[in-house]
Amino acid sequence: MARTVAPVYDPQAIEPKWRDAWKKAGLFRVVEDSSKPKFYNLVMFPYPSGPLHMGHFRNYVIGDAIARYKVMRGFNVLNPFGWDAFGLPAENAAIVSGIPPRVSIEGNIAISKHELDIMGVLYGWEREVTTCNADYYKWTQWLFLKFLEMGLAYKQKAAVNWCPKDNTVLANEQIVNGVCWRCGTKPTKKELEQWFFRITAYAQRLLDDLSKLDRWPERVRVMQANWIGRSEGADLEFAVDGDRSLRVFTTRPDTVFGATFMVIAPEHELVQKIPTKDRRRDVDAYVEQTKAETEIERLSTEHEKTGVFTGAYAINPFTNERIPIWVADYVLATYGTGAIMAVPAHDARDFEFAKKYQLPIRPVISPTPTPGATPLEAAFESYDGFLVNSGPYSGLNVKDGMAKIITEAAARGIGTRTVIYRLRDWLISRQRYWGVPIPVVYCPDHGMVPVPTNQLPVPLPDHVEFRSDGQNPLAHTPEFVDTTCPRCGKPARRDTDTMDTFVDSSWYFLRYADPHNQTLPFDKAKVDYWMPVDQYIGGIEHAILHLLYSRFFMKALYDAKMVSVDEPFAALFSQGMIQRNGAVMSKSKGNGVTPDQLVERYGADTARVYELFIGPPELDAEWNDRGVDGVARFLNRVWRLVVGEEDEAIAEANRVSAEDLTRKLHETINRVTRDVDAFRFNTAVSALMELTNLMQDYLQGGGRRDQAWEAAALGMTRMLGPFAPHLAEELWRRQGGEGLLVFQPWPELDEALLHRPQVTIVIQVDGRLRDRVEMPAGAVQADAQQRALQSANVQRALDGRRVARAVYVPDRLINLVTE
RNA sequence: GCGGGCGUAGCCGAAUUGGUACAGGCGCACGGCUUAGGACCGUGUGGCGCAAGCCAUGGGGGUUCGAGUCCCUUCGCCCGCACCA
Repeated sequence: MARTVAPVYDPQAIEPKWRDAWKKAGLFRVVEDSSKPKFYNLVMFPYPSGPLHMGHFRNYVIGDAIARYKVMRGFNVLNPFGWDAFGLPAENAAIVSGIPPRVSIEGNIAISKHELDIMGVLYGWEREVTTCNADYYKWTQWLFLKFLEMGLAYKQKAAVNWCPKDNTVLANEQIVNGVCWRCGTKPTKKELEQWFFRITAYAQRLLDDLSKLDRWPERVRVMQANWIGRSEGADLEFAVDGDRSLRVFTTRPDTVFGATFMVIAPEHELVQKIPTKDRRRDVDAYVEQTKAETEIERLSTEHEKTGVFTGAYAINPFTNERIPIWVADYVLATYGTGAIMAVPAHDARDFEFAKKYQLPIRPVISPTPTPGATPLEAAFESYDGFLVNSGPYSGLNVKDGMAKIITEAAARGIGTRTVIYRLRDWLISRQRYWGVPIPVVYCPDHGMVPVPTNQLPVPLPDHVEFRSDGQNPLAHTPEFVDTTCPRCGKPARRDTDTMDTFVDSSWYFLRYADPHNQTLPFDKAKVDYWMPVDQYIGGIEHAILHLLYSRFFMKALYDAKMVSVDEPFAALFSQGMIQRNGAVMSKSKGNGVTPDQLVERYGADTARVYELFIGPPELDAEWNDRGVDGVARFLNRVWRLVVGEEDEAIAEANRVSAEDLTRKLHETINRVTRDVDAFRFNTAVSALMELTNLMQDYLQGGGRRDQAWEAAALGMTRMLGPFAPHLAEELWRRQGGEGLLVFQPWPELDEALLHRPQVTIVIQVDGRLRDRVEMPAGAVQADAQQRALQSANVQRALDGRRVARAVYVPDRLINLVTE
């Protein structure tokens, strides 16, 4: 074997010095430079929760590898980092411990920074952004005022989701599976005056522009499209007893002749107005009963539909029939108009309800132009059919029927074509302390008055008294609340709500482009140079929330002419989670592996390479302690090969020619380059392992440390740069390299060297592998066929049969097909 | 229920996109080195078979000279969304 007298690979001895060298050299300290292509590399900034484990590190290692790779490829790389530092955990901890959030956050940031540092994960720290610092949230407030000015921020009383545990309201997006996304508590409904951002004004653009995001994961785009939830249909107006009317939204106006009853939500305004005397008591009781149901209970498909008749009737404007109006919990007040025309024959929910309460079911769509004779056993919901029992429209197909019915409704002034969205406006106010104060004041004379931008920031007091009753401490801090009206100077009160932390994270990537700007959130020219983010990396848990909000911000700022692109993230990568002992790594489960443990035992490079090698980066992976050993062996082997001096050829070893070694080097360059560009780090590492194995065979087979060997060693060193940067720097220096490897160019592929003079041709008979022969590359079919026929194996397989034809794939295989 | 994805050695996983199935790692076996080692180094390693060969990418069927890859069908698993009219 290759035995060496060189020093052993000792990561602890080499890693710190290279980290210092990178910092001294200003790696990732960048300015706008039009002479180089830019690359904006970004990992989602974290909430600083203290110690990090290797589950957290997967995206940081990937991000660092990409950033270093792009530097070697000659890009001007912006690679910043920061902290999403506002939010509930620090505040909740403060209530228990008494430690002010700012203090605990700063401590946590220091701890996290240390872990990033010892892993060799480096950023352009001079652009660090911390959302809870006044020099950042001043501009969050500024942008709020901008939105207010643009009509994109408004205050409204609404029935909102209230989390009783967190004592605050939640946005619709923050109700996950019917419970609070943060603490899992069932939210209740509250009528409150709240601030909203008008994200619905951008619903169509947010939907349309998903098609531009061709470098986003398909599933994220699908999730966003579902969330926006566009539905096309029509609004139709039904006359109701007593001079009233009831507006409904339907996606199936073509089925209006089959509308045999109406349903309104328990919260619908008509519920108070239309019930007949004899029904009033039942209706009131029913409404009370539905109030007691939680949102999840009511929204569950398992939930059996209930409802009561109001005693009132509507007129179907197409059939002129009087149809009963019911109140039922399966109709939601918050979608469409809060009322529906029920067409039980063609809607499964209406069908179920009609069956239960014995309401008429009238088929008006049929798979054939003539009505079916037998009663329906289930709703026929297909669009593939013809109108029947539909007066003048009978016989038309669904598409034509729909168009004509809408036209008639419009002509009669009782309906219009409509598009609605499931997306709601973004509720941004939170009744909590640790967030950005909403910069408005309330004056007895002038009402709500925005704080002038030259008076920003509205500072968040560092010291407040936390209350055991869960009320917002800001509301009980007179120094904060009591102020003067910016317009008249008389005493006024500040708004004591703070902003959802997703507001902070909706624009931090813009601040990185110009982090120290004292006069604006950012300079347009600088943002125009860097944006969009070329590669965004982060967890799938933000598929809707953060990514949708940021897209909305970008479009709003585009409309405000503050930026020149309207999509923030050109490419998105969502890494899988790391599990250990069958569960996602987490502090609470106690199954985490920390950087400190790994760095101490193996060094940062082994930890980094293992994280990349563990599996396809987009999939969840199981942490295997023995797998780490395997990577450590690999890096040790590289070290011995490159740094070692004496080698013993092994008598029985396979000989590897210099040409083979050189070809393998270039094959590896080809593969690793392709793999890194495609985020296939696991196979990139495999390719480097293969090259290492062949380099070892070369020496063991009697090869010298000649030119071919040195080229392979240097190529290996450069390619290790993004993955095992400390080791790579050390090897680079020990091979006589000048300067820092991190600034060296990525190795260049020489396509000509990929060419093999000899190739193995696979010989098949009737598609079955029978033999293989070595031939010169580029052989013509006749030669290959002749060689194939000379094979004894082939003759045995043919067994006297005649070859009818042959399929030849040059340099790969020949398939002899018998009759 | 709807939408998206996945199923390959004992385990994690490769496969140039229709052309040698299983690269690389783990594990395992044997050997070397060692006072010793669960350290380190090397060799081997899909199953059956003495061999020729046969079988093998969840199951079944199809297209093709040729299928892990394409089509149909079926089973299982994961992830979204879920009474959105």
